[in-house]
Amino acid sequence: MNPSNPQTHAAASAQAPPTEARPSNFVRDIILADLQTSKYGGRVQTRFPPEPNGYLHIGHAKAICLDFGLADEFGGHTNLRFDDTNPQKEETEYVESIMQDVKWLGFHWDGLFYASDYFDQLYEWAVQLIKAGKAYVDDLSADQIREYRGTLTQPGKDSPYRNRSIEENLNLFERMRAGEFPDGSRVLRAKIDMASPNLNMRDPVMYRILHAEHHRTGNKWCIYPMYDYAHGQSDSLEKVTHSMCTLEFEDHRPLYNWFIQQLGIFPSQQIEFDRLNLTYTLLSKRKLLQLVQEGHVSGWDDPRMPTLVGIRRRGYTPEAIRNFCNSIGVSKTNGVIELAMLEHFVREDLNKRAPRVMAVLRPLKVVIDNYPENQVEQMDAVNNPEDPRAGTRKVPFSRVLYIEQDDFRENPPKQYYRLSPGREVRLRYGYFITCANVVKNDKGEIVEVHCTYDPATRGGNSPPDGRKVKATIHWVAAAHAIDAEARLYETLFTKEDPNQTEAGQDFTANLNPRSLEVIHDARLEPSLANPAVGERYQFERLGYFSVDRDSKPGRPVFNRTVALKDTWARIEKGAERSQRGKG
RNA sequence: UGGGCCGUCGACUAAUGGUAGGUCAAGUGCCUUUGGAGCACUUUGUCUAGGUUCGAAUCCUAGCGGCCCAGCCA
Repeated sequence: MNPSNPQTHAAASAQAPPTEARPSNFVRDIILADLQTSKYGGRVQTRFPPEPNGYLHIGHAKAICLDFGLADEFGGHTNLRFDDTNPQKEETEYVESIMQDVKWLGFHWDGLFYASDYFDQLYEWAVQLIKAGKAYVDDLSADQIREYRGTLTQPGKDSPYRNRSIEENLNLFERMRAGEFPDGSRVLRAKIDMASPNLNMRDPVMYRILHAEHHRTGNKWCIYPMYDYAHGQSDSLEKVTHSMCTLEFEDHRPLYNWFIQQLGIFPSQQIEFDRLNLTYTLLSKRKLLQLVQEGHVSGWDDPRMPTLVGIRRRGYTPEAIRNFCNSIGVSKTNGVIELAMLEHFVREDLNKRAPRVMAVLRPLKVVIDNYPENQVEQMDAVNNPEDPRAGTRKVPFSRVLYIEQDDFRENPPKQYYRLSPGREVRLRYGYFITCANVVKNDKGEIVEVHCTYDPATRGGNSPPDGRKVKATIHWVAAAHAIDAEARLYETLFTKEDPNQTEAGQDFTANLNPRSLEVIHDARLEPSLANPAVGERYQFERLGYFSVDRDSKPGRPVFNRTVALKDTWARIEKGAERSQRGKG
């Protein structure tokens, strides 16, 4: 693609496969306009700037798709830049995981940078601002600075140190850097306007003293730049043309521009868009950290977590996440996306690629009385009806089988057309069977269902007499079954908005006690004896499952990524509702 | 009650003064060896009130509602 030709976007859009749709949005419109006016010489340069203080989550995925997607669409470039200006919170471990997550999502950065790469340059520029009378060293304490800042409705007042001489400021700032002063004793501030209605412009702090070891610069520095002083200048140094960030930074844009103007450096432009919000989901690093630290989840990669490592372990694909991000749009509205939207995109992707297998989560023993005692037949099963190239496999059939407990009802309700006494159903790829009677234990629970089969329906085909059956159910041959563990998930929180709590409670009050259900005695068809970790399957009629790293040889562990859409469940729920309505 | 931003179907998002469209959700039907998938159809929307205009979701004015900002966090 020719980056100087704004026309190329049309061709790029046309060539993009439908699954990677690139819808229009206001950021894209700004870029389009800038290309038209050649504001940056037809260049598009973006950056994804995470702070390495935690794991990336689905909200970051939206930003990543925007930053990388837009640059890519216009033949531009995207840097990965770690915003590592606070050594007290940042660690190399997070740097590693962030790089892995970005790669896993399918993106490739052009430059790999760190804000800490620019510490020398930032320091020189600070000196330049001091010399221009635009910055000063303040001896006020943090508390005093807060007092002097004023309030939302009242202007602040000048610090008594605001009008120090340039020489004194230069001397003090140099000594701050040299380590002569303790943490918190002084800061460097921009000299702007203590009466500004925008609090960010009331002489913001540029540097603070922090005698802390930095994950990259070690002990070279004991003063560190603040976000506002570092971010725009980093963008400028990288010649970033379009610097996208979330809405809460709108108030910072005047400051972003102020530093760039005072310094007379490359004019990057900041564009703010809406942060992703998802129902039943928390997307705040601080709160996710709390969930991990208080043990509400097993770790950052617990499959219930919205972190990229979590949803990856859950079985989500990068394609599904990208399609989701590209479909939800980008705007400045504060909205909440329904979780169902995300789930739709995993189903859509997995439906096309996941091989189908048969697995029984809650086994109920079925004996086919008229089937030969020791006979085993190898039945042909289609691996993926959506993809003929996936071929077929053999599944053993015999006299004793397991079916799903849900697929049998002694007293079937209306509209239930699975197995029940006297009723005939199809065993998928097996035979038609008819329920003859049930065996109960002392407690009256059904422990065994006895059936007869029709040999004329081998493979599950309709018999010559044209008899039809209303239900097809899945099964596993008892003698050949693989024992497995299955982990089923519900939302981590019971409320659409987990932050909506009674007074005195925090979001943990909304934790869903049923968010994890472990099934210890699932039975799988024999092809699933030793599946590869991370492999994804559709358990027919149940959902998409992926192989967890906790799997042991001969005993796989599966995470349910998402259930299949379940029409019967909806009917049953509706029936319950109308029942309650009557009562 | 200072400043900034935002209000379009239940949710998200298009329409850039000229037919309010798409996706998800919900519902109906068809089809089906997954009550899956697919296909077809349907319901519901421009925050309010004025104004400008041949014509307003779009422009203007005034209300109303929501979000963000008083870290030496990012």
